[in-house]
Amino acid sequence: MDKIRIIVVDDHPMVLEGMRGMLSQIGFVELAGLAANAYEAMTILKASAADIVITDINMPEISGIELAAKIRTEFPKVKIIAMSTFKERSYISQMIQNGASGYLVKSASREEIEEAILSVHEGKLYMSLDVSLSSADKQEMVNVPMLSSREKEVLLLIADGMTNPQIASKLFISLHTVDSHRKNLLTKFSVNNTASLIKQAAKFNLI
Amino acid sequence: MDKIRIIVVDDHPMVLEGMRGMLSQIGFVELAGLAANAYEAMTILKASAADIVITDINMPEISGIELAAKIRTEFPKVKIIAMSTFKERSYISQMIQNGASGYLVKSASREEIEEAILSVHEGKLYMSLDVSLSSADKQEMVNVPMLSSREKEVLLLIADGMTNPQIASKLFISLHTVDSHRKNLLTKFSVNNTASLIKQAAKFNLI
DNA sequence: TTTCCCATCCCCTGAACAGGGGATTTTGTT
DNA sequence: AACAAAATCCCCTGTTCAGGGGATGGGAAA
Repeated sequence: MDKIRIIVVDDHPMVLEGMRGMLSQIGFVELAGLAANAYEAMTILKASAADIVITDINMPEISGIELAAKIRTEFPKVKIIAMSTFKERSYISQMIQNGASGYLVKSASREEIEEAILSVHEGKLYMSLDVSLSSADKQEMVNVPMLSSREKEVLLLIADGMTNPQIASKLFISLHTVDSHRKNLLTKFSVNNTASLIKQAAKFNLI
Repeated sequence: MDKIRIIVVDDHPMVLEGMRGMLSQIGFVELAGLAANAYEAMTILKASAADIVITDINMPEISGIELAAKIRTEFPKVKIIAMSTFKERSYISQMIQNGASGYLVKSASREEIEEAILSVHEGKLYMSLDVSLSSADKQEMVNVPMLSSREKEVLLLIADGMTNPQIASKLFISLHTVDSHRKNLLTKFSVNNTASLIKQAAKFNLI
């Protein structure tokens, strides 16, 4: 079997160095290049073939989301694995919409990175199942309320500073309806006012 | 000159591997050990001498803050460098209170890590000056309003869901005074209501 | 068909908030 | 002493919010 050629993109030297070290321990992987930003990544891709690009989601100037879109356009055969911290996982759906085939949290072990690479190389979708979550992070996952799509929509608009009448006007619904959603949000988050609601929503990375 | 013996503590394998790679490139550094948590770190410290411990601030079970306090108590000669992401920098003052002599952001280059190690080893305080901030992070630093201590206090209480009368009662001041602080907060954050205020405060990691 | 969830809509009420106006006192610095 | 910032306090007003109560209709799943 040919080795899987991989490019890693991250603006943190420490992460690049760590990935270099980890990938060097995987026998079926050949490191095609390390890139500190999207420009370098595209340059490496043009100069030498790669099978998989592992890229951070949040980067200065051109984000991982934009990079994924570019790669999908110019190198449709190249597979993409997105990487982020647990706190930043809410962007993963955008990465997938822009062509990513896998997702890894930065706390992933070498074994999980291996598994992700193999799965994605075989054409499967790989989603990180991180077992090293801190108890605080675990608690967060348990406590995040399930919101309907309308509730999410109203939550975002409240967080943007819009009043009930403004939201009603924007969504072409009654003021009473907005108020109902707002009350449901307060109940679901178990809070008594908007301040607490927004604080919790921010804590859960919903806004 | 003797080599500086260093232990690195972080629950992310990728970061540990990255630090191993970077430290191996620094001639005056000897890696005394890698630890995935505070327990391992203390075990390594007891088994072999180290000059500096570089530890992540946020870790499961026993945080970097607690670890720093333990190290200061049991190994007062060992210097501590705290590490965090840019978003988590608000905890650095606690690390320093618990004995840390230096602070590095995780986006630091190998050169800056070198400099931090040398400074701290010479007994100086080292604070990371990260030049690779994303433009979004830079904008955040520029836009964070200067709050008085009372304003900060009131902000936290508002974010906790307390009403003006409740805050007034808690702080032994007039309802009008609380309202004044609240209005000043709205002005300083350039927002029109509490929802926006809390969202911004969360964005700036003030709550 | 029944049940459940979601979206929509309404009522009443008092508390809370935000926009505007103003003031005095205290504290810290030069 | 002079000055500026912070803390404290007050007024008026209308809007908004939150707590409580209720309803109907549509769509999906069992």
